[in-house]
Amino acid sequence: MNIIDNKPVRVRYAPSPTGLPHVGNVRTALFNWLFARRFNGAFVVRIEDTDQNRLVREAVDGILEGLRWLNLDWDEGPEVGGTYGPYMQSERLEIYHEAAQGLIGRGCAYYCICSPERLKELRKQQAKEKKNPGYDGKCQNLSARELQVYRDAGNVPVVRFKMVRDETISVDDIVRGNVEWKSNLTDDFVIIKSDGFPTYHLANVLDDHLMEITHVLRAEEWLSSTPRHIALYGALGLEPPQFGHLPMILGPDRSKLSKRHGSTSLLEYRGMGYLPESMINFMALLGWSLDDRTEILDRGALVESFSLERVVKSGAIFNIDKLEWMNGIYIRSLSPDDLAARIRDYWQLAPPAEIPDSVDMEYLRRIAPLIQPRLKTLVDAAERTEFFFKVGLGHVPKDLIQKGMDVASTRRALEASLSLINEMDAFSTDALEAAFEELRLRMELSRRQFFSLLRVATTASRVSPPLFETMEVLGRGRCKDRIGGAIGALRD
RNA sequence: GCCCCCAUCGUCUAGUCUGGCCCAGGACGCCAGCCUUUCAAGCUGGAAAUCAAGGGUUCGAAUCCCUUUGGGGGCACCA
Repeated sequence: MNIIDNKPVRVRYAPSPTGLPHVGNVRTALFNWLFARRFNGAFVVRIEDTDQNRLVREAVDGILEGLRWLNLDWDEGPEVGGTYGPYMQSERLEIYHEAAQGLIGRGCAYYCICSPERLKELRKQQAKEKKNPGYDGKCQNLSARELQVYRDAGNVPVVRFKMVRDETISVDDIVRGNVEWKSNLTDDFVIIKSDGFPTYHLANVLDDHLMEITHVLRAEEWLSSTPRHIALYGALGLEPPQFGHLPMILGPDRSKLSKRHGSTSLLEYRGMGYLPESMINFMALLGWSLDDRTEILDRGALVESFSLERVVKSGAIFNIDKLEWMNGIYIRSLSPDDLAARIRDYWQLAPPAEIPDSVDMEYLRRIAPLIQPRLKTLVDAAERTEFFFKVGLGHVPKDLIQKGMDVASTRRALEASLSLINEMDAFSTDALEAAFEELRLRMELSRRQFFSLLRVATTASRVSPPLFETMEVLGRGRCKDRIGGAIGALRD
């Protein structure tokens, strides 16, 4: 095991199961994973399901599905277990309660019976007086009797952490350097809610310690709650982990990436035909770079070269154009067989209307190299290959007849092509090219005229992969049928 | 309002710690050309940043210091 600061690296991805995994969260997961793999550490997944109101049942499945899709394997967490479990915070309630009791016992926390109404009123008042919003500490002096009355009425008090006073709290952030806060600016925050669940602050701090997390790498939005966490570690008598606050991913308007900016869920990108390889590479470059020129880094290269020192401080706009370009690069780097498999899997996930339900894999494998340089996403595969699978092409005479040609000359060319195909020996790209070039010369047609005609006749489209390669893959039978069909279309 | 963070081409970034090799490099996108039977891909070239602004320090500053401005994040019994 690689050792940093004499401790084996342990990092965690701690999502809250409130919906589909968001690309911002996933980028955080990626950096944690990269850091763990780079230093032979452990990557832990912990589900922070402490908010019963926002909890979405299927969310955990989506989160894990996203990680699996990207092939970000976790060493401990849901499904795989581990020695620091359970990894669902809802199953760790006693731990939080015990810690809260300890804090209360030592005078570092107290019960609070203030109603939501009073809290709301308090904030309103503070806003009016232009004072900092925050709890005023009223229940610090709550008597045992008052508490008992409150409880006897069937209420459950919350527990608040008694924030330290008159101190400067500082953190030496791995990416931001030294950051300081005056402790008095932070109020006495809730650590146990009235439903018995802990708030993020308590659960997160406790679990990071209990799970021996060495580096907390999270988004910058958490920076301002860090003094609370440091104070909690202090009151609990625990050594805080190292913090690294990662730059955020922004929408085009530079605000936090959110739904109104378009697709924000990782799985949506799978649906849009992006490869996991491109997502990883692209997300890694959102806030991190290797040097002044390297753009394409596969997971192996990333693991080898990732470092927190090279994480930038400023937020990054999610630039889908670059992702699309990169996806094209990765698509082209696939072996034809692999590409065919990806396309098939994608079609299974999102069946396109224009493609038959089951396609012959052998055929698709031969088609794959023809469309490979033409794909930006897997979505494009359907329209690019549609004509390979169609049975009746439905030729449009107007598309068949090329500039400078008429119905008669077009028919002559097609009929000559048909007999040529019948007579040919090998039906290969080279043979086709040689034979058709010879025929073209004999018929005194330009390349553009003759080959465009043939293209439309065999594919029913003005746009296709290279003609003779396409014809070879289509095969003699299909080519004959289609040219025959084109001749028929001219008759009507 | 208060606290904190950030600031290099439209975007992602290199360079900032350890001033000079930077009148700022790469990539995406954009434009043009080449290749070409179509569309792509590929190749070549181009436009694009007074290094947020102002003031210092210095022989010399994107890089060090100060001020200002702009942007973002946070201020819940949400995470």
